[in-house]
Amino acid sequence: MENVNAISKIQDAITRNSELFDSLAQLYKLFADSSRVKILVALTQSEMCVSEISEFLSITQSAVSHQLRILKSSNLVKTRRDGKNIIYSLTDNHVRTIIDCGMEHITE
Amino acid sequence: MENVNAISKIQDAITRNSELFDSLAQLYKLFADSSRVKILVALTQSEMCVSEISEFLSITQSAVSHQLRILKSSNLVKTRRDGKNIIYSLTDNHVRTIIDCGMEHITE
DNA sequence: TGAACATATGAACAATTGCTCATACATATA
DNA sequence: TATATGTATGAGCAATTGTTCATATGTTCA
Repeated sequence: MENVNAISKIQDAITRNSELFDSLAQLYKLFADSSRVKILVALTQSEMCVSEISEFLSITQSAVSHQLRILKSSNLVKTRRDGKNIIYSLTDNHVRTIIDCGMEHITE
Repeated sequence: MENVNAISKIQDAITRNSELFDSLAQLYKLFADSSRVKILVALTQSEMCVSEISEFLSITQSAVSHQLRILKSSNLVKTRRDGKNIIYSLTDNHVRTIIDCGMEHITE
Protein backbone atom coordinates (compact mmCIF):
# COMPACT_ATOMS: atom_id res chain seq x y z
CA MET A 1 0.00 0.00 0.00
CA GLU A 2 2.83 2.36 0.85
CA ASN A 3 4.55 1.46 -2.37
CA VAL A 4 1.38 2.15 -4.32
CA ASN A 5 1.24 5.59 -2.77
CA ALA A 6 4.88 6.27 -3.55
CA ILE A 7 4.32 5.29 -7.14
CA SER A 8 1.26 7.47 -7.47
CA LYS A 9 3.29 10.42 -6.21
CA ILE A 10 5.86 9.76 -8.90
CA GLN A 11 3.06 9.53 -11.41
CA ASP A 12 1.75 12.92 -10.32
CA ALA A 13 5.18 14.48 -10.60
CA ILE A 14 5.73 13.12 -14.06
CA THR A 15 2.26 13.96 -15.30
CA ARG A 16 2.52 17.50 -13.97
CA ASN A 17 5.89 18.00 -15.62
CA SER A 18 5.07 16.15 -18.77
CA GLU A 19 6.06 19.01 -21.05
CA LEU A 20 9.32 19.44 -19.20
CA PHE A 21 10.29 15.86 -19.98
CA ASP A 22 9.17 16.35 -23.55
CA SER A 23 11.70 19.16 -23.85
CA LEU A 24 14.28 16.98 -22.17
CA ALA A 25 13.76 14.36 -24.87
CA GLN A 26 13.94 17.11 -27.48
CA LEU A 27 17.27 18.23 -26.07
CA TYR A 28 18.74 14.75 -26.18
CA LYS A 29 17.53 14.37 -29.74
CA LEU A 30 20.05 17.03 -30.69
CA PHE A 31 22.87 14.81 -29.45
CA ALA A 32 21.33 11.65 -30.83
CA ASP A 33 22.83 11.81 -34.29
CA SER A 34 26.35 10.85 -35.18
CA SER A 35 27.00 13.86 -37.40
CA ARG A 36 25.53 16.35 -34.98
CA VAL A 37 27.36 15.02 -31.97
CA LYS A 38 30.64 15.15 -33.85
CA ILE A 39 29.95 18.71 -34.89
CA LEU A 40 29.24 19.60 -31.28
CA VAL A 41 32.33 17.81 -30.04
CA ALA A 42 34.41 19.69 -32.59
CA LEU A 43 32.93 22.98 -31.47
CA THR A 44 33.85 22.23 -27.85
CA GLN A 45 37.44 22.48 -29.05
CA SER A 46 37.26 25.51 -31.29
CA GLU A 47 34.92 27.71 -33.20
CA MET A 48 34.74 26.70 -36.82
CA CYS A 49 33.24 27.68 -40.14
CA VAL A 50 30.96 25.46 -42.18
CA SER A 51 33.52 24.36 -44.75
CA GLU A 52 35.98 23.33 -42.06
CA ILE A 53 33.40 21.17 -40.38
CA SER A 54 32.30 19.79 -43.71
CA GLU A 55 35.82 18.84 -44.74
CA PHE A 56 36.98 17.07 -41.67
CA LEU A 57 33.77 15.20 -41.02
CA SER A 58 33.57 14.14 -44.65
CA ILE A 59 30.01 15.30 -44.79
CA THR A 60 28.52 17.38 -47.58
CA GLN A 61 28.46 21.13 -47.04
CA SER A 62 24.72 20.97 -47.46
CA ALA A 63 24.28 18.28 -44.84
CA VAL A 64 26.41 20.23 -42.39
CA SER A 65 24.42 23.38 -43.02
CA HIS A 66 21.18 21.56 -42.41
CA GLN A 67 22.46 20.17 -39.12
CA LEU A 68 23.86 23.51 -38.03
CA ARG A 69 20.53 25.10 -38.68
CA ILE A 70 18.92 22.63 -36.30
CA LEU A 71 21.56 23.26 -33.66
CA LYS A 72 21.25 27.00 -34.06
CA SER A 73 17.49 27.11 -33.90
CA SER A 74 17.80 25.12 -30.68
CA ASN A 75 20.25 27.66 -29.34
CA LEU A 76 23.06 25.18 -28.90
CA VAL A 77 25.30 27.10 -31.26
CA LYS A 78 25.60 30.69 -32.37
CA THR A 79 27.15 32.33 -35.38
CA ARG A 80 29.12 35.33 -36.45
CA ARG A 81 30.21 36.34 -39.90
CA ASP A 82 33.85 36.70 -40.92
CA GLY A 83 33.97 37.80 -44.52
CA LYS A 84 32.56 35.03 -46.63
CA ASN A 85 32.58 32.60 -43.75
CA ILE A 86 30.02 32.00 -41.08
CA ILE A 87 31.74 30.96 -37.91
CA TYR A 88 29.91 28.66 -35.56
CA SER A 89 30.55 28.28 -31.86
CA LEU A 90 28.83 26.88 -28.81
CA THR A 91 26.31 29.14 -27.16
CA ASP A 92 27.42 28.17 -23.67
CA ASN A 93 29.08 25.45 -21.65
CA HIS A 94 26.06 23.20 -21.28
CA VAL A 95 26.95 21.31 -24.43
CA ARG A 96 30.37 20.50 -23.06
CA THR A 97 28.89 19.31 -19.80
CA ILE A 98 26.31 17.13 -21.47
CA ILE A 99 28.88 15.53 -23.75
CA ASP A 100 31.24 14.89 -20.85
CA CYS A 101 28.37 13.36 -18.95
CA GLY A 102 27.63 10.92 -21.75
CA MET A 103 31.28 10.11 -22.30
CA GLU A 104 31.57 9.18 -18.67
CA HIS A 105 28.96 6.50 -19.23
CA ILE A 106 30.49 5.23 -22.46
CA THR A 107 33.99 4.90 -21.09
CA GLU A 108 32.61 3.32 -17.89
CA MET B 1 48.20 28.92 -40.09
CA GLU B 2 48.18 28.11 -36.41
CA ASN B 3 44.45 27.86 -36.43
CA VAL B 4 44.56 25.49 -39.38
CA ASN B 5 46.88 23.26 -37.41
CA ALA B 6 44.67 23.36 -34.36
CA ILE B 7 41.68 22.41 -36.44
CA SER B 8 43.50 19.55 -38.10
CA LYS B 9 44.41 18.20 -34.68
CA ILE B 10 40.76 18.26 -33.71
CA GLN B 11 39.94 16.55 -36.96
CA ASP B 12 42.45 13.81 -36.16
CA ALA B 13 41.02 13.31 -32.71
CA ILE B 14 37.49 13.06 -33.98
CA THR B 15 38.37 10.79 -36.89
CA ARG B 16 40.36 8.48 -34.64
CA ASN B 17 37.52 8.25 -32.15
CA SER B 18 34.74 8.18 -34.69
CA GLU B 19 33.21 5.00 -33.30
CA LEU B 20 33.29 6.42 -29.80
CA PHE B 21 31.17 9.36 -30.88
CA ASP B 22 28.87 7.02 -32.74
CA SER B 23 28.22 5.23 -29.44
CA LEU B 24 27.74 8.56 -27.76
CA ALA B 25 25.01 9.41 -30.26
CA GLN B 26 23.54 5.95 -29.70
CA LEU B 27 23.44 6.58 -25.97
CA TYR B 28 21.64 9.89 -26.36
CA LYS B 29 19.18 8.26 -28.70
CA LEU B 30 17.94 6.30 -25.70
CA PHE B 31 17.00 9.54 -23.95
CA ALA B 32 15.67 11.14 -27.11
CA ASP B 33 12.13 9.88 -26.90
CA SER B 34 9.44 11.28 -24.70
CA SER B 35 8.14 7.92 -23.50
CA ARG B 36 11.56 6.49 -22.82
CA VAL B 37 12.82 9.51 -20.94
CA LYS B 38 9.72 9.49 -18.75
CA ILE B 39 10.19 5.80 -18.06
CA LEU B 40 13.79 6.47 -17.08
CA VAL B 41 12.83 9.43 -14.92
CA ALA B 42 10.24 7.28 -13.17
CA LEU B 43 12.83 4.59 -12.54
CA THR B 44 15.17 7.11 -10.95
CA GLN B 45 12.53 7.38 -8.24
CA SER B 46 11.60 3.76 -7.73
CA GLU B 47 11.78 0.35 -9.31
CA MET B 48 8.56 -0.48 -11.07
CA CYS B 49 6.81 -3.24 -12.96
CA VAL B 50 5.58 -2.96 -16.52
CA SER B 51 1.91 -2.46 -15.74
CA GLU B 52 2.65 0.32 -13.27
CA ILE B 53 4.67 2.19 -15.86
CA SER B 54 2.05 1.53 -18.48
CA GLU B 55 -0.75 2.87 -16.31
CA PHE B 56 0.74 6.10 -15.16
CA LEU B 57 2.28 7.04 -18.48
CA SER B 58 -0.97 6.23 -20.26
CA ILE B 59 0.95 4.17 -22.76
CA THR B 60 -0.05 0.73 -23.96
CA GLN B 61 1.52 -2.17 -22.15
CA SER B 62 2.89 -3.30 -25.46
CA ALA B 63 4.50 0.03 -26.19
CA VAL B 64 6.08 0.10 -22.75
CA SER B 65 7.42 -3.41 -23.19
CA HIS B 66 8.95 -2.50 -26.50
CA GLN B 67 10.68 0.52 -25.00
CA LEU B 68 11.85 -1.42 -21.97
CA ARG B 69 13.37 -4.01 -24.23
CA ILE B 70 15.41 -1.30 -25.91
CA LEU B 71 16.51 0.12 -22.58
CA LYS B 72 17.39 -3.31 -21.26
CA SER B 73 19.35 -4.40 -24.29
CA SER B 74 21.32 -1.18 -23.90
CA ASN B 75 21.99 -2.02 -20.26
CA LEU B 76 20.31 1.09 -18.92
CA VAL B 77 17.81 -0.96 -16.94
CA LYS B 78 17.79 -4.42 -15.42
CA THR B 79 15.00 -6.75 -14.36
CA ARG B 80 14.00 -9.21 -11.71
CA ARG B 81 10.92 -11.32 -11.47
CA ASP B 82 8.43 -11.05 -8.63
CA GLY B 83 5.70 -13.56 -9.21
CA LYS B 84 3.85 -12.59 -12.34
CA ASN B 85 5.53 -9.23 -12.47
CA ILE B 86 8.80 -8.21 -14.00
CA ILE B 87 10.32 -5.41 -12.00
CA TYR B 88 12.48 -2.93 -13.81
CA SER B 89 15.15 -0.75 -12.24
CA LEU B 90 18.11 1.33 -13.33
CA THR B 91 21.33 -0.55 -13.86
CA ASP B 92 23.42 2.15 -12.25
CA ASN B 93 23.55 5.84 -11.45
CA HIS B 94 24.66 7.05 -14.87
CA VAL B 95 21.08 7.49 -16.00
CA ARG B 96 20.34 9.76 -13.07
CA THR B 97 23.44 11.82 -13.79
CA ILE B 98 22.66 12.17 -17.47
CA ILE B 99 19.08 13.22 -16.78
CA ASP B 100 20.19 15.75 -14.18
CA CYS B 101 22.69 17.09 -16.65
CA GLY B 102 20.02 17.65 -19.26
CA MET B 103 17.58 19.15 -16.77
CA GLU B 104 20.21 21.66 -15.78
CA HIS B 105 20.22 22.92 -19.34
CA ILE B 106 16.45 22.98 -19.69
CA THR B 107 15.83 24.87 -16.48
CA GLU B 108 18.67 27.25 -17.35
C1' DT C 1 29.62 44.62 -62.51
C1' DG C 2 30.93 39.80 -63.05
C1' DA C 3 33.29 35.72 -61.44
C1' DA C 4 34.46 32.89 -57.60
C1' DC C 5 33.72 31.32 -53.21
C1' DA C 6 30.87 30.32 -48.86
C1' DT C 7 26.59 29.25 -46.99
C1' DA C 8 21.50 28.37 -46.86
C1' DT C 9 17.41 26.13 -48.26
C1' DG C 10 13.56 23.48 -50.48
C1' DA C 11 12.09 19.14 -52.53
C1' DA C 12 12.53 14.33 -52.84
C1' DC C 13 13.84 9.93 -51.13
C1' DA C 14 15.38 6.08 -48.26
C1' DA C 15 15.97 4.62 -43.73
C1' DT C 16 14.65 4.56 -39.05
C1' DT C 17 11.40 4.77 -35.41
C1' DG C 18 7.49 4.26 -32.18
C1' DC C 19 3.12 2.74 -32.06
C1' DT C 20 -0.88 -0.67 -32.57
C1' DC C 21 -2.81 -5.10 -33.07
C1' DA C 22 -2.74 -9.83 -32.56
C1' DT C 23 -0.83 -13.38 -30.32
C1' DA C 24 2.61 -16.08 -27.75
C1' DC C 25 4.83 -17.05 -23.40
C1' DA C 26 5.09 -17.28 -18.29
C1' DT C 27 3.25 -17.48 -13.73
C1' DA C 28 -0.26 -17.86 -10.11
C1' DT C 29 -4.35 -19.65 -8.31
C1' DA C 30 -8.78 -21.89 -8.11
C1' DT D 1 -5.39 -28.56 -15.31
C1' DA D 2 -8.00 -24.53 -16.74
C1' DT D 3 -8.39 -19.69 -16.32
C1' DA D 4 -6.78 -15.19 -15.33
C1' DT D 5 -3.16 -12.05 -15.13
C1' DG D 6 1.33 -10.04 -16.52
C1' DT D 7 4.81 -9.56 -19.99
C1' DA D 8 7.10 -10.17 -24.58
C1' DT D 9 7.28 -10.07 -29.46
C1' DG D 10 6.53 -10.02 -34.58
C1' DA D 11 4.28 -7.74 -38.47
C1' DG D 12 2.52 -3.69 -40.39
C1' DC D 13 1.97 1.22 -40.71
C1' DA D 14 2.42 6.24 -40.31
C1' DA D 15 5.45 9.70 -38.97
C1' DT D 16 9.97 11.49 -38.51
C1' DT D 17 14.68 12.06 -39.90
C1' DG D 18 19.18 12.71 -42.37
C1' DT D 19 20.96 12.93 -46.70
C1' DT D 20 21.46 14.39 -51.59
C1' DC D 21 20.69 17.35 -55.46
C1' DA D 22 19.70 21.59 -57.42
C1' DT D 23 19.57 26.15 -56.72
C1' DA D 24 19.28 30.55 -54.24
C1' DT D 25 21.49 34.03 -51.36
C1' DG D 26 25.34 36.59 -49.71
C1' DT D 27 30.17 38.27 -49.81
C1' DT D 28 34.75 39.41 -51.80
C1' DC D 29 37.71 41.04 -55.17
C1' DA D 30 39.38 41.91 -59.83
